[in-house]
Amino acid sequence: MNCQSGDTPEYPADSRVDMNANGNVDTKGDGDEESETLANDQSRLIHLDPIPNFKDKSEIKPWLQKIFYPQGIEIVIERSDNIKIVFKCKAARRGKKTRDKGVVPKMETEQTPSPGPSSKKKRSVSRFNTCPFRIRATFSLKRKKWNIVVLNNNHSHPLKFNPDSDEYKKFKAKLREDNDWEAVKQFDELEYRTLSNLPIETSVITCDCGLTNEIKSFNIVLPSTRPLCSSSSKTPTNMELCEDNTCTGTATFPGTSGFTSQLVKKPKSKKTRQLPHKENLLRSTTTQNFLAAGNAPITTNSSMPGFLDNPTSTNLNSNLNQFLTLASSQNTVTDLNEIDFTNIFNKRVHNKCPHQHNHRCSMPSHTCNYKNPRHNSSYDDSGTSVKQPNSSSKLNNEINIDDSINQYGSVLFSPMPGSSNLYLSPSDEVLASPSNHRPSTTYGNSDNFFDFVGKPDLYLQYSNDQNSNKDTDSFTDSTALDATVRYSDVSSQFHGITRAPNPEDDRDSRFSSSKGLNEIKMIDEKLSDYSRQSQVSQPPQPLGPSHPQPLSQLSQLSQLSQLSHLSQLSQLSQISHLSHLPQEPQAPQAPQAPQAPQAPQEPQEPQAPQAPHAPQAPHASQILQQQSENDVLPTFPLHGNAQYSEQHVKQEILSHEIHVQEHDLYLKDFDINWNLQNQNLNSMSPSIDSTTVKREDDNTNDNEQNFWEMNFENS
Amino acid sequence: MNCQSGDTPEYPADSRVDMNANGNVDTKGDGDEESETLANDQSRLIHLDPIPNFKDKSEIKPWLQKIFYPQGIEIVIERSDNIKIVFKCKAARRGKKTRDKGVVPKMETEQTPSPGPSSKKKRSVSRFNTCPFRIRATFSLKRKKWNIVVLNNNHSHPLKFNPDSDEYKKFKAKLREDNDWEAVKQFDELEYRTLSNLPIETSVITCDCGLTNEIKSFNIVLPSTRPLCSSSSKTPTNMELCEDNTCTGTATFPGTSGFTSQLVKKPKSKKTRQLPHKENLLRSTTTQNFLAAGNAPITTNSSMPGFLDNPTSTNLNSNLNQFLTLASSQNTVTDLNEIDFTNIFNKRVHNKCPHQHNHRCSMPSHTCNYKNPRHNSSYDDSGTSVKQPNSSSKLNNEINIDDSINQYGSVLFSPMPGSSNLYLSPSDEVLASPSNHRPSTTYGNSDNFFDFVGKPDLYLQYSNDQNSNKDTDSFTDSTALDATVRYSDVSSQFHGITRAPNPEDDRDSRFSSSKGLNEIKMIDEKLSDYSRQSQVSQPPQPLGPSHPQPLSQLSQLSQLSQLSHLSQLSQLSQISHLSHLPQEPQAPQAPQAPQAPQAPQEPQEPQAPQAPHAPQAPHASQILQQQSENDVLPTFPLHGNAQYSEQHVKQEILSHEIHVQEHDLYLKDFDINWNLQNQNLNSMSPSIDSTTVKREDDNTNDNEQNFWEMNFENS
DNA sequence: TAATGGGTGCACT
DNA sequence: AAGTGCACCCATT
Ligand SMILES: [Zn+2]
Ligand SMILES: [Zn+2]
Repeated sequence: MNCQSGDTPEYPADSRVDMNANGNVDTKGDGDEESETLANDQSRLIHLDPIPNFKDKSEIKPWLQKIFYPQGIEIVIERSDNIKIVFKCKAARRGKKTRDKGVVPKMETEQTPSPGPSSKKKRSVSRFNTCPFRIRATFSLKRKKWNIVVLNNNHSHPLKFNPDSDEYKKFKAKLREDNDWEAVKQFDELEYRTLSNLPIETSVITCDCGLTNEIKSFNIVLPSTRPLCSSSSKTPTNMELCEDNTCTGTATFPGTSGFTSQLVKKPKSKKTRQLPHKENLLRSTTTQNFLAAGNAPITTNSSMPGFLDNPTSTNLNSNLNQFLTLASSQNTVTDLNEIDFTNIFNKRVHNKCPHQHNHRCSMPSHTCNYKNPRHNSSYDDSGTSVKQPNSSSKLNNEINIDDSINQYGSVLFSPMPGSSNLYLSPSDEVLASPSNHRPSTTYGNSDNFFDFVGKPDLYLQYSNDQNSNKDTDSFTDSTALDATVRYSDVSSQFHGITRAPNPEDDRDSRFSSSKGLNEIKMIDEKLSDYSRQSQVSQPPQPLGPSHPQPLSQLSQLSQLSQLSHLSQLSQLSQISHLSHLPQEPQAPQAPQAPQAPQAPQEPQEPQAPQAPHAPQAPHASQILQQQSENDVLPTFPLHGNAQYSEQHVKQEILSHEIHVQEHDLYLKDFDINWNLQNQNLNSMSPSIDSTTVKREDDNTNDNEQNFWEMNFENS
Repeated sequence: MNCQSGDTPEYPADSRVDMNANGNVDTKGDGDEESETLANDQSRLIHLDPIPNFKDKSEIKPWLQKIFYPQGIEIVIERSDNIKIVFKCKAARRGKKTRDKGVVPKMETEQTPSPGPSSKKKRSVSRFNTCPFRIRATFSLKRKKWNIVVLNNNHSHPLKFNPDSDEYKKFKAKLREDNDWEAVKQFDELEYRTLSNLPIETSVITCDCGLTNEIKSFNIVLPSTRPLCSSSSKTPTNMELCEDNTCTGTATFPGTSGFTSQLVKKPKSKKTRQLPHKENLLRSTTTQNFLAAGNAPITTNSSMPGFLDNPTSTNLNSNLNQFLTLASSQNTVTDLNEIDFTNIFNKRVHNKCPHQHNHRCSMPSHTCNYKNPRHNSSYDDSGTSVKQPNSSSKLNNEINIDDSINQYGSVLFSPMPGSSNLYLSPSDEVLASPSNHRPSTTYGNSDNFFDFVGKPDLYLQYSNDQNSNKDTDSFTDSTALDATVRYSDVSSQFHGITRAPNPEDDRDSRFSSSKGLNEIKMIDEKLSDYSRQSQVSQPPQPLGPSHPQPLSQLSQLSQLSQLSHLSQLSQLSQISHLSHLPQEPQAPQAPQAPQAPQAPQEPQEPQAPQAPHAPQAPHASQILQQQSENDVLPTFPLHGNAQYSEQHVKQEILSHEIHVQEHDLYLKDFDINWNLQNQNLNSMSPSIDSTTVKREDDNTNDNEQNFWEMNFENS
């Protein structure tokens, strides 16, 4: 049963139901319960399969974190016992915006539609965390196996990947403890891309090997065109089979950066960007949200069954970027129902799928990275295809925003194959999902966006850079890889930052890349498809409340450098040397992990990071060409032990804009650096603190240095 | 500052405020802030002092449990860290009545009076546990001492002492581990009295030694008559002083049994009781609540400042009954603001109070039972008397009942000295307290009452008794010591009871008491005051929805015995041999604690337990005379490992009434048995499983036997 | 800072 | 299945 729905249809005849009714239902396989599936998208149960044989209950959460962290979902345990674990989204930090009187933390008034017994009991105890998303892991005593089901694939909040969270650090540390270096590397790159505002694609993998039997409620609407998987009817009864049937799909991570390429502001002309006056910036951007910024978060909305199947089957043998490429090929789909996690952590990514099914798998990997990946799935997926009703794209423009009840506009995508990702700002409207507890997953102009979007480290790094005025407009066509980071209200004062400035610590502009194209061919090849898709299928611009006017690199950086020397902003330069904004004054002196100073692999020229460029999507090779010619690399903020409060920094640095040019060379440098850092990590010894490569020509900036320090000092 | 109120007055000019205004405010001492105190009973802060120097955070909860368990309050930790613990009432078991559709668990609709910022943030996260009662223990870094403050001395639920709760068992076990045998003995007697439906008085101790300095908000309304404490101005700066200044007061425990004597149904004539027909019983009692039953719980309502000071200062040197006597002398007050816990666990109870203050202390004991009772209180209580405003009694009849929002009628008492306790059924109305979160503490016809009131073991024990038809009406005048236990809806089927009947297990009627008056003089003396108060100040009858017609012992027991032999009620006889009604079929076979068969100290004649008598308050000596003449003791239910569901039993055994005659001989037997059981316990060895006294003439019933087994097998 | 107040992860029940 | 006990944490003043 791939696409059965557990509940009776409860929808009124809204457009979504109509869309389902009009959807092209794929009834191949056992498509015998499609009516229920289409009519009801509530209480959808997405069974994940294959599930590794967890030896301990504690193994489940890290396994799920591997899957959902790249999706921008930070899971926590809601409830657990020996035979069951229920996960949910981690609650947003409450103290910061609770202060705002306008942000009433969603009183339960809307949760009491009818006090009668028919009203479904609300789930969330907290009145702040109302996300209905749940993952339930239950241990089957019969099969002696854990089953994992996504209960409600909706979110009431934007999704964002926050590498600064403590939970993620613990997760990362556990990966190192478990010597799961593949995952560590992948997440390192994810962090790298995230902090560098590089695009992070959502993982949409087209293989559904071994999972179809487990799908109980799977109302994913898939067009019946272009089956994603080749027919190799392997039964996923063992791990070897599962590891072999690694079908290639676009690993599209719907993390925050996942929408960067679509959310970046794209001026029509590369020269139209102007440097606004400082006061203009302050005025124009103070009240803006960060939807249009580089790392705008993405939310999933599984109540909208319209999505695209991924027609691209690029085989990515690179473990480094295996889940980061081919992002927006035809669909930067963020609905988890569409996302197949199967091969995220597979070392080998093949382009073959053992199934005939014409759907997109939503199943996570069967722990190919796990040390004991025994697959005991006794199900046979023959004749169990996921129902794939097509959905009309007319609903994609409908986003329902209700901030009073903490609702966000839905991000919807065109379900048509070949169509580009349709991004809609939260100002648009969509029908609210009549799902169990919440309307459809949406996103909006939440301040939580700043947690990822307006990473202040980047700004601060720039602000202290004196050599940033070169090759300013050379990347004006790299829109798809651009990330616009805007700041506003820089006049706000820093408070709580007590570290004294360190003038001798002058490792500021150190970005350069002496590598040529001969070393970045692989990355170019991987990114070419992404860039091509960005060009072919132009994602619409976000319709957010405001679009930042990106600063030209020269004027912006001059302004920033000017600011960095202002006495009133002396704290900024202080912070720029620390690569962190400590939330607590004593935090920087006592980081959680001791930082062994290590040099990154690639020497960087002491230049300023790249200023914003014209945010238009160029071809990847073009970008690479430009990058290699310019040898200018943007900095990336430190993420390892950042203790600062993004909320603080947001208030401080608002009204400034930094248009960060993404650079493909990052990926190569990252890869080389990572491999060098981990050249003796693939041995099972997780402790290489004193054996990492220390380069003599270390002139990278603090952020990058700290990146490597933070990531490899403990591994 | 004894009686200062922290917040500004927020009351509208309701009757309660009027009552405060009309109250006879005791301004002796430092009565300088009485206006605020009277006008505002919200956010009252009752500082407990002296507080022992807890060596560990874990010592605080047991210390508070010692205080609040006898009050019928089971505290749990709501939140804690290294420097703070917040306690609250344990949530009521939700699974049993949550099923009932009518019992909507109090939607938050009434908690959102105004979404504006002025509305106080509601406290309880759970929608089931809405009791505003809080105790906050904070560690003062300055003073290096823990402070304990009662934040909101209101309860949204009835108070009941439940010796069957697991938490209490753990608490009891910890007392044994700590060799706190004084407390163990006291709680043993508390359990004994509770399970025997003996009156359990609330602990109203008249000493306020050392606590007045800590009282921040103390709007206790006390009449200025009869100061409870003699003037011995000891400063509680050390433990020895605190142990010495043990003032005697009436330890009036507002536990469930504490109100038994007031809540018992009292027919005007001892012969007017009739045995209703079975069908009549079914019809008449099905919809009745158990307010009129023996162990009707009591709730506190500190929003109603009217209460009485305790004029009796009987010195009770008996450690056994030191907190169980002199209960309803003039006030069976359940407001915790009136209760002085100082001497509850003091080994020596004196009748002297070191203070001149004309108030009732609300302070708990300074851990005189603790092993490290170092008292570092640096406060001097001179000139810091608790404000004692008098309140008029006109509001005592006002009980607000709103079952739709889980509100209970308030139990109010006459604040006038010499007046008896005024009990009002929940059908009456009282003004809802405009306190912070909840209306005033009330109680009502909650099914939780059955947890203590209608202990089914008693019924079942009786039902299997064949010799119960003797001395039926001999105790008709012992109303004050009677406890009426009613059951209804006996036609409901048992389900889940799978234990087979055991005809050989015929230890049924074994109640007798061969002790004469010569051995019960002390108990008689102790109880005489209680009975006298019951006679002098006749508590009004409960005005509940219905009053059970108590069955005569003969007819009732005959009916019960008849029922026990009915084939359709064969399960009853089965259960009657088990002394428990297992909620789960497998529960009886695996009790939590193994029961070593031990004989109680006092041999009991194999007679039926006492049937209901005329529930009129006799003098204690009269009752004792009758009891000694009849040598009939009522059974008491097993409490140790009762695994049955009271809700089930309630549904099963409803429409029957058992009027349980309290017997003072219990206390003596308890004492003797306890001393025998603990004769080698006072040594520091807490494990005497194989050394307890086993009597040859063991013919006690299962309940009593289990009582001793349960209490001493593990100690 | 110390004190206070509260959200929430998560396992126990 | 879910309420909740409890601690870890953060926030404000
Ligand atoms: Zn979520
Ligand atoms: Zn309470």
